[in-house]
Amino acid sequence: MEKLDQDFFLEADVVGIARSLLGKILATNLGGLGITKGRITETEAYAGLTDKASHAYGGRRTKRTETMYLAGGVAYVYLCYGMHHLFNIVVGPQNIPNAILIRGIQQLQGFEAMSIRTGKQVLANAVVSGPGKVSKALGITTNLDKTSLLEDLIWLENEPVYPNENIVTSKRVGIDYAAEDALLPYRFLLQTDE
DNA sequence: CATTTGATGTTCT
DNA sequence: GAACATCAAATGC
Repeated sequence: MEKLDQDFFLEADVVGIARSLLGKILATNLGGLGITKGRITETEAYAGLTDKASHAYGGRRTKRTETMYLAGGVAYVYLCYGMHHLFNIVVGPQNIPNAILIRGIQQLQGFEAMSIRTGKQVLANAVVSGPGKVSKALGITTNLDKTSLLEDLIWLENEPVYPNENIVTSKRVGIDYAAEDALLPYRFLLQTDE
């Protein structure tokens, strides 16, 4: 296997990276439950400075969003609605608060660990759709905020980029408050064969 | 079957 | 005090 290196995350083109992340492997080794892996099937780009849907819109800087200003290649994990840990990948150069939310994966490895974490039976190759469920299955919590993706707790493995015909672009969901920015085609999903 | 609602913490007004 | 990048369970047709 070949880990993605930091150069991949330093591009300024968030939307482009969100597109190329589809099909890559997200792996974690947490909580003593062994390695869990999933193929990324759904992403959303958040272009910090210009995007009303982003926590860091207009350069807003808080203790929470601080992570987004780091150079690309670290995890940004935050708590949503008080109970869901959402996993994002910080991209772009330092001080540019760009990030990509992982919304869905296809589970490839570590089904037992995922079953324990979610409290439910996990079927081989099942697709997990929903950012809250992704981090739950992989055991991601806010402890991992600011963790480098180049080490052995959590990392990404390179895979060939998918052909365009297998990729669907769409507007993002759950962010109606962002007005016109909610309509931007910043959401990418992999067409899995049904 | 579609729609509403409860859990719950961090941040911003 | 309100709002929020959510999910699952309960309620209403």
